[in-house]
Amino acid sequence: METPVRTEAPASELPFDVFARACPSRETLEHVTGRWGSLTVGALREGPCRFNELRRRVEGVSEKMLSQTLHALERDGIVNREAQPTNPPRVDYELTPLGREVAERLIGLIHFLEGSMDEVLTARRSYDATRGGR
Amino acid sequence: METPVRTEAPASELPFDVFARACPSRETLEHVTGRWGSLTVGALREGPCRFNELRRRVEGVSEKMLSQTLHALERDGIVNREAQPTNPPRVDYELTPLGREVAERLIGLIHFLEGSMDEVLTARRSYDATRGGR
DNA sequence: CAGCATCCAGCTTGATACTG
DNA sequence: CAGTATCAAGCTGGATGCTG
Repeated sequence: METPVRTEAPASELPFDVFARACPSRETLEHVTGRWGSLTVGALREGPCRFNELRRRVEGVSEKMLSQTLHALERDGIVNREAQPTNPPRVDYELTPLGREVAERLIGLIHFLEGSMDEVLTARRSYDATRGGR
Repeated sequence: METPVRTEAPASELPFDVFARACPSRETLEHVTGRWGSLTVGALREGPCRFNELRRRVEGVSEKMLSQTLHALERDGIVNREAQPTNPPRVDYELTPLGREVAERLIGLIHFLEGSMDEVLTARRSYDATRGGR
């Protein structure tokens, strides 16, 4: 059998391949890029942040979703949770070194998209015009 | 001029801010980073691809979801669809120049995560041990 | 403040069947 | 091959109420 295309290995020789169904890296990618994951990581990139301030930074996120998102990110070692036993309680979330690297890459994508929105919006209009609003 | 915190603007002076609830850039970010969006863009980075081959590259995606994902990406100007009126029909999908830039940033994140999975898995074990499997 | 538990509407997703 | 249409099921996520 011949393999016509793709001479070079796609994901190098790493044991983890996000394109494979059962690879755990896919879960982590989803945590990081998920609806609230990417925004949470992006928001934390600006510095440590308390729970409710984080909620304000990420507009539209509910308590439940933020909590869930933070747990997943903490479990994956992207975010560090630091609780102080004061009263009222104060909990700070911050990126781990790993998280910071993820955040840099993510924010690069985010800023690129923000800067490309004119192009995107133009493409949308064009698409919608062709398809007649379908 | 001295600003105590956050001297540099977070998202510069662009009119689009993904952290804002109603910003269209958030939609595009979701299309690109969504469950199937990121994998589809990542798969197309390897070159133009037909529908069913794409399905094979992105393990686990259903016909419907791939179709839906491709439509959203096409509408946003990330993916280009090229249909040939042959029989049987042949349709090739490829990244637009915009899509290629997105793909580069996305693949950077993906490869970084794939290469960090040992660290992630270790963090998970540690987290689960602390929380007693909760 | 910083969350967790519960309820439930509705959107997302996957199977299945069908079309050009 | 390259999809679209339809339907059931399940997960997502918001609202609410409660705890420490």
